[in-house]
This record gives sequence, C-alpha cells and structure tokens, in this order.
Amino acid sequence: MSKSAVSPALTDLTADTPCCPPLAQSRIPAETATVLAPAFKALGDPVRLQLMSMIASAAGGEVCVCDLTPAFDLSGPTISHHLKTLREAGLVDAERRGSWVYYRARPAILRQLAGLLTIDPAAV
Amino acid sequence: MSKSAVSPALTDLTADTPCCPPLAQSRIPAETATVLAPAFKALGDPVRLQLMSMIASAAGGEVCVCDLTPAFDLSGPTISHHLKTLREAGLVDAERRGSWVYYRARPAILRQLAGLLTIDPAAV
DNA sequence: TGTCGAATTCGATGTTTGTCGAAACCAAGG
DNA sequence: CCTTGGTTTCGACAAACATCGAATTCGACA
Repeated sequence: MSKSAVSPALTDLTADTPCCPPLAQSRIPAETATVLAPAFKALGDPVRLQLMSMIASAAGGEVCVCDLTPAFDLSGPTISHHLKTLREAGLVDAERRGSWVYYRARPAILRQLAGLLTIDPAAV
Repeated sequence: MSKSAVSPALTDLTADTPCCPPLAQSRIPAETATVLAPAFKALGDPVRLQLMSMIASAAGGEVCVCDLTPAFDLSGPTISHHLKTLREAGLVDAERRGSWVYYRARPAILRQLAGLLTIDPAAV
C-alpha cells in the first residue's frame, strides 16, 4: 500500500525542504510548475478537496476509508479513485491495518503549496 | 473586458473576508469546497501556474499579454484560453488599455487559498 | 480452508479539457 | 475609411477525467 507510488519527481519535493519562494515573489520555473501543478489539480475537485480536509483534520491524524465513503453520495470505487488521485499527487499516505485502510495527510507538501500562494501583506 | 464574468458565487469569496479556517483544522463544508475547488483546478495546469506566477510577480503589478504569450511554445489562442480560465476562477483581472490587455493578480483569493492550506506548525 | 467484508482494480461510457487554425473583434494610425 | 497588429472567440479533435458496476485482492475469522 505504501507502494502507492508518488511520482519520483514529487518525492523530492515532499521533503521538508523550504523550497520555492512565493509564486508572487519570483516567476516559477517551468519544471517547478510541472511538478507542483498536479498537486493543485488534485485539490481542484470538490470531492477531493473535502476528502483532503476530512483526512487532514482528522482526530488522531488519520481516517479510515470506511468513514470517508459514507460521507458522499458516490460509489465506493469512485471514492477510492479520488483517494488514489490524492495519493499520486503526494498529498496523502495510505496504510492498511487489518481489514481497514487509513489515510493521513502529508503536511510538508501542504505547507509547500501554502507557501507558494502566500502573498506579501504589503501587497494590496 | 471587466465583464470577464467571475462566477457570482466566487465574487462573494474574492472579498477580503478572512473566510474559512484551514482545511486541516476543521472539515470543509461541501459548498465551500464547491466554490473553492475551481480556483485550485485553475492552478492545476503547469502553463496556468506559470502564467499566474508571471502575473502575480510582475513589476508594477501587471503584465501585458504580449509579454506572456512569447514565454511559451503555445499558440496565442491557447494562452488566451488559459488566461480566461484564470479569470473565470477569480484569480486574475484583465483590463484593456489601447491595443494591449493587461492582467493583474487578485491577492484576496490567493491569500484565501493559502490560508486554507496552512498547516499548524505544531503538526509534524 | 472457505467465506465474509473492506478496499482496490478493471472496463466501459459520457463529459471536460488542452490544443490548434480560422475567423472575428477592436483600437491605433495611415 | 481602410489596413494593421494584438487579443479573443469559434469549431474541431484527441486525450484525460469522473463515474459506475463487475471482478479482484486481501485480511480476519469461523
């Protein structure tokens, strides 16, 4: 399950390196954009944005898929597909324990995305 | 040009209201996800992410389309299409002055997105 | 070992997206 | 007024996506 194969390029960036200055401070290099865009894309769906929030805000830092699925009017496979998308974007990690699978957020990349969007308070 | 029609729901959110607590702090309501996801989606393409950065980091706070287009190996219509996507997501504003069109970032919504992704430093 | 339940993978389908060239629009200057 | 250059809109098309039901995998536990 931990095989959940984050793309090689992404693994580098999920490290706790401060990385990239804010998007509004200096022009993003093409490679950086190519690597980070998929993370934004993954958050660009209402269902996945909610899933991400449910996972990231979960008490204990993790959530069982069995708690995520019933929160939506969607089939199990569809939720599983969205979770895979979040996984491949490097936003979450999955771990199987017994019959259940638990998801947790990857704070490093979330911080990275937040940092990228950060705007100098001086800027109107 | 200012007609560039941000969806009505979005205009509310582009206000400077602090809005929404971080995604990792409390579960995002479905409506909030529905309203904000399109903004992330718009940033979820490498070309648009670069465009956004070029616009947001521009000296003087604005950039001419004529400076954006030649920075990519893409046709004019394609760049224009991406700019429209950013506009409709409420991320940028366009203004025509003479023959040229200038784009500027909308800091409020960027701050909002950044805030949503913000992670409590205490969280590992 | 056989079955049950949880989750993922597979295959199919209708929709959305990124891209282009052609055409239209619009302001500036001859 | 007519042309020219910058930008957007239109129409088309292949690739990617969201969704589902069916089939599969994987532990747990009789």
